[in-house]
Amino acid sequence: MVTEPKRETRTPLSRDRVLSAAIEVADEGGLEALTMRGLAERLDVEAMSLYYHVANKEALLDGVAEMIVREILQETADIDTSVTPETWKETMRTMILRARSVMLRHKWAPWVLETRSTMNAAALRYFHGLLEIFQAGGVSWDLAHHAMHALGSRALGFSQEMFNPAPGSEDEQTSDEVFAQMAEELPLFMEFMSEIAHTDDADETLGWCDDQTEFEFALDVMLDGFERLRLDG
Amino acid sequence: MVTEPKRETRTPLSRDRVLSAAIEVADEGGLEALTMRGLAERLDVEAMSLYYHVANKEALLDGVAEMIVREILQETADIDTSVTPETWKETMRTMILRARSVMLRHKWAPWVLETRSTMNAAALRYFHGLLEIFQAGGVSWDLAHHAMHALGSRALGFSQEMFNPAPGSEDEQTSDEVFAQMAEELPLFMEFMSEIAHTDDADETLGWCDDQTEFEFALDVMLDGFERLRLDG
DNA sequence: ACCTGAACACCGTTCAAGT
DNA sequence: ACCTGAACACCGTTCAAGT
Repeated sequence: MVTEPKRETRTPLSRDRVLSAAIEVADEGGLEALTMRGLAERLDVEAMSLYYHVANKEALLDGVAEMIVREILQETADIDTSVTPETWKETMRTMILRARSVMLRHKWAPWVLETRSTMNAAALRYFHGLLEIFQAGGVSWDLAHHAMHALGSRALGFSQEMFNPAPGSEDEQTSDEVFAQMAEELPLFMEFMSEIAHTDDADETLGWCDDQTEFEFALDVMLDGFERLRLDG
Repeated sequence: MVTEPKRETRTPLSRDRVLSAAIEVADEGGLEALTMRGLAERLDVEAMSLYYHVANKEALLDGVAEMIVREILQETADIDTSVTPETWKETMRTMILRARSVMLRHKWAPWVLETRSTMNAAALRYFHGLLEIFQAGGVSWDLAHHAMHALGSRALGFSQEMFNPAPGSEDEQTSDEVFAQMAEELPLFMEFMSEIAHTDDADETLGWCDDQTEFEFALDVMLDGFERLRLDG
């Protein structure tokens, strides 16, 4: 009866348990909640124990990034990448929109992926899937190469827009003072604003506010552009 | 002869001096060098003095962001925004590439701009300039609206690409272990890599590695796409 | 009005030590 | 092999106090 009651709850740590817990912490509290100390507490362990399974925080984030891309791989596993020149565009479209659905579950993930400096195995496999689509679709290597660059983070299902209110905050994208000056000095914005005033405040936005419609618009402009270049080349 | 020798060097602090110094610090040492304490030291002042001119670090970054956009405004001031449907595309292209030249001078700036949650007055003026071009070019408000979203950060001269080696680091975009596994499992990458192996290691890359050619490619795909939609609509 | 000193709460991390 | 305690260096920031 010495250490009985303590031992029961402690499943031993492992790299995977650490990474999964990290994702949970970020999902619940955002990225700023993901600290070594906080993560340790959630795992009911001292902060220093984490360093046995993960070299440091950067390595932790590398692992988390890879886990997220693995989730994308699962989400897109059923997509048939053996396409034709007639169907490649549509297939790539659904591929990327599936990736996006994962990002919508982890709104902090774009930032983590963006700050990784080295490509992980999962990402490599995902991009390989995109390459298969390009190739079977009759897109030249050269064009596929430029296209990959052009898509950038959009290939993984997210994109950056400027000046997005922090998630949860009530801030508008433009502060009120700035807005006041605008009316007098910048007339075009008044017209633009009545247009831009989507009535879609309630729709789901990803990390840095790109809603589904705008994401698809941009994606389609790119894919259509690539298709035209394919036909021209 | 009491405090004579000390006083001479101390120009009094001001919000502008703080912001300018912050930009210098970031230019020289990168964003992680920009700490309140470090910034204070550069200004030959105690860290707490900064708080008199700037509410907190977030406000400091807000100010820095606005200064950067002001630099873009200067850089693009001479561009005539009264265009025609025939010339709007080319004018917007040079506008955005000018903005990019500012980003190339401040490689940390994309991150700062991206993390701002509220639009500042300078950015508003810059976007107003873009709107003028759209309007004079015969682009509908609706299309201009979508286009602005689609351009996203690209409108300000930068874009995100995935997995870029940290500036200064010798890292490849793919780690060696990952690379090894690749050859066997992911054959398409071998072909792709011989294509992707630009011989342009020496060219200038922005923040998260988008070199000039790729940036222009993506920009042109978008602008061409907008122009087509303008003609169709 | 402008700047400072001391202190606080919070990071990531090292290192020697426990089991 | 796995976890911990104490300590270090470094953040941003508050608050009362100096000139």
